[in-house]
Amino acid sequence: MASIKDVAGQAGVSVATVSRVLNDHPSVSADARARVLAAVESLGYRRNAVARSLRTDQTHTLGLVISDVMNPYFTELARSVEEEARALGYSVIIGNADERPDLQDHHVRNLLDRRIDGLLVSPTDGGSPLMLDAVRAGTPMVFVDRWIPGVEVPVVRADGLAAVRDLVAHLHGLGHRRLAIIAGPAATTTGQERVTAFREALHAYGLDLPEVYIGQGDFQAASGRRVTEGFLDLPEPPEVVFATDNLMALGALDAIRARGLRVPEDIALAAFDDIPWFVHTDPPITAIAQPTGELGRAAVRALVDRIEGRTPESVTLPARLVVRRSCGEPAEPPASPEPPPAQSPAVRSPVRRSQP
Amino acid sequence: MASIKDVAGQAGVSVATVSRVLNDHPSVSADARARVLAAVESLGYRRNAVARSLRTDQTHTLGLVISDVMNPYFTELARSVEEEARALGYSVIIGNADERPDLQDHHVRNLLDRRIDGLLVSPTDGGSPLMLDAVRAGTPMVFVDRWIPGVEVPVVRADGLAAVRDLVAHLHGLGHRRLAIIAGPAATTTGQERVTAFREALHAYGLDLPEVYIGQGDFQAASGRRVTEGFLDLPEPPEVVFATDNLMALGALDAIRARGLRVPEDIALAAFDDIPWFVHTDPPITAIAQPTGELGRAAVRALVDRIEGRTPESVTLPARLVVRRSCGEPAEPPASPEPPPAQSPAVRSPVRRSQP
DNA sequence: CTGAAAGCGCTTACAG
DNA sequence: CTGAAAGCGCTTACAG
Repeated sequence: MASIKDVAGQAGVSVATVSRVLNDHPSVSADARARVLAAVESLGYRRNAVARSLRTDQTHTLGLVISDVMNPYFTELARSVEEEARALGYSVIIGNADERPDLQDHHVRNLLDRRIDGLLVSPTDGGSPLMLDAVRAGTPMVFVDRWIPGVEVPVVRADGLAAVRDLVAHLHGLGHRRLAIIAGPAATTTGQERVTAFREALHAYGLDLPEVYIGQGDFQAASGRRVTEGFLDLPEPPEVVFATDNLMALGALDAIRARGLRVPEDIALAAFDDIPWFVHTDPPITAIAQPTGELGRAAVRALVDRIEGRTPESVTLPARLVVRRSCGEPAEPPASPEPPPAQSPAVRSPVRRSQP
Repeated sequence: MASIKDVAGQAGVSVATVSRVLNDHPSVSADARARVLAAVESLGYRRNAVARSLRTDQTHTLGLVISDVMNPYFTELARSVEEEARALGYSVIIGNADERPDLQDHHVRNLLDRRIDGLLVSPTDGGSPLMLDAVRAGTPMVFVDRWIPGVEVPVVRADGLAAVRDLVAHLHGLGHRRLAIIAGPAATTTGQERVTAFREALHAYGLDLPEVYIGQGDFQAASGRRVTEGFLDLPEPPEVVFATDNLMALGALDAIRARGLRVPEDIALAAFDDIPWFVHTDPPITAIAQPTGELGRAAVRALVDRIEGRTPESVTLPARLVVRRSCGEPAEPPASPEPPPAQSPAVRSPVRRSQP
C-alpha cells in the first residue's frame, strides 16, 4: 500500500509537505497542495491511521464494553453511542461481555492495548482489578447504565425509581397483592437498585417482598425462564412477575406459555426496559422505558469532555412507565364506564403508545 | 504509560530481550525472562498494540460492516462473528451502515485506514467505487448474507429458495391466493433474490405476483409500515403479506394493528428471518429461519483462511421454514388428506418449534 | 542467549 | 512556505 513517502516522491515534495496538506496545515503553497493531492489520487493513497496514532498518541477511538449486545436495550445504546461518537470525530470499538466478568476483562485489556482514547463501560460486575487499575492509571472512563460504587468515574444512567413506583401503583390499583421480581446479578448496580426500588414501592402500599418472591436471574432469557418456573411451582405463586430486563421477560413468557397459562388472566407480567416488540407480544407488555438514545449520547459527550480536557459530568435521566395490557385491565372506569387515560383507548392502539 | 524501554531498564536487559519474552521467543534465559516478567508486573506494563501493528504490518483485527445492527438478525450475526474471531485470535470492529451506502463507505474507509487484516461485509448496495477499489487492491474480503455480483470475493450466505417454496406451499395449502411481498432494496442481493424466489414459487402453483403486490421496502420497520398501508388501501388487498426481513414484519404488524385488523383472520403475515420474539407475538409469526450463527462463524473462517494464505471457500447454508400461526390454521388435521409434515401438529406449540 | 541498530509510517518543532 | 531530522514503541535479522 502506498505510503506518504511514495506520495512525496510522486509529487516532488518532502514527506513533511505531504503530511501538511493531508492535515490541512495552512502553510502550504497552492501549487504544492495541488501536486500532492494529485499524487494521492493517482496512487490511491490512504493515510495509515496506525502510524498516525503511534506518533500523535491518540487513536480517536472510544471503547465501549457492554454487558450483552443481544439485549435490544444495549444494542440501541451501542448504536446511539456510535452515532454521537461519529458526530464528534471518534470511532468506537464495541466489546461484548455477555454478562461474563472474564470476557469483560478480555475486552478491557484488548481496548487498553489498542490505546483507545477513552472507555465507556457498563460493568458486568463490581469491578475487576484490571478495571480498577485502569481507572487509577488515569484512563478516561465513563460508566453507562450500570456503575461501580466507590469509583471516581462519571456515571450516565436512568433513574427508574419513580417509574417503579408508578408501576407498583398501577399493579396495586389492578388489585394485585402478591408481587414477585426477577432480579439481575447482585454484583451490578441495576441488579440491586431495581429490587430495592420495587421493595420500597411495595412497602409504601403496605406490601411485603418475601424472599421467595425474589428470583435470582442474570439478565439473560434462560434465567427468566428458570426463575419463573420456580415461582409457578410455589404453593402460593405470585400474581405478578416483574422482570428487571427485557430478556428475562422473554424467558418468563416462555415459561408461562409452556405451562399453558395466560397473561394477564393467570399471571401478570411487567418488564424493565421497553422494546418495539413489546407492543406486539401477546399481550402487549407493560414496561419501564429508558431514554436509551439520550443515555448513549450523553455518555459519549461526557467521555469526550474528559478526553479533551473538559470536566465531564454525571447524568441521570428519568425512566417512565408505559402501561400496556400484560398486567390486566383496570377494574374501575374513569369518569365513565371505561378505563382511565393512561391505560384507556390508547391501550388498544399500541403503535401510538410506544411512540409518544 | 510504561513502554518496553522502561521495562528493559528496570529488568536490566535490552528492549530486544523484553520483546522476546513478551512474544514467547524460545531463546531467552530463564533468568532474563524472570526479571522481565517481574518488571512488567511492577510497572503495570501493557504492550502497545499500535506500535506492534505498525512494525508487523498486521492488526489482528477484522472489520465487519453490516447493514443494520438494530436488526436482530445482524446483531446475532455480529455476535457469532466476534466469537469465532476471538477463538481464532482476532478482534473485530463493527461498522453499522444503517442501510445507507454513504455510511457504509464511511466505515469501509475508516476500517481500511486502520489497516484491519480483513473485511467482512454485508453490502447495502451494489458496490461503491471505494469497495470495488478495496477488492482490486487485494484487501482480504468476504461477503456475508448479501454480496456484490461480479466481484471475485467468497460469499457466505443462506439459500432461502427451498424455504420460500415451503412457505408458498403452506400458504397455498391454507387457501391463500392473493399473496404480496414487501421487498428489500433492489440494490441488495437478498432484496432481489427473495422476490424472485417468491415469484417462482407462486408460479409453480399457477399464481401470479402482480406489480401492485410487490411493495418496495428498505429492510427497515417504517418501510414495512408504509408498504403495508399501501396494500391495505388497494381495491383488492392481498390475503397474505410476506415481509422479507423481520423489521419490515414489525412495521407490517404496526400497520395492520393500526387499522384494527387481525392476523391471520383478516390478513396473514410471514417473515424472512426468525427471531425469539416471533414466538410471543400475537399471533406467533411464521418465519424463514437462517442458520445465523453458522453463517457468522463460516464467514470468519473463510476470511481468516484468506488472510493467513489458505484458500477461502464460499459457503451456502439452507434456511428453513418455521410454521407458526400468523398465516392461519391448517384446514385439515395432519395424518389425513392434508398438510405435509412441515406444517403439522407442532404448529400449536410455538415454543418448541423455535428451539428445535 | 543477547544487544545494537534499522525501520514500520507518520507528525512536528526547528531552521532556513 | 519547505525540508531534514528526530522520535512515537515496537520487532527482527544480524553479529557476537
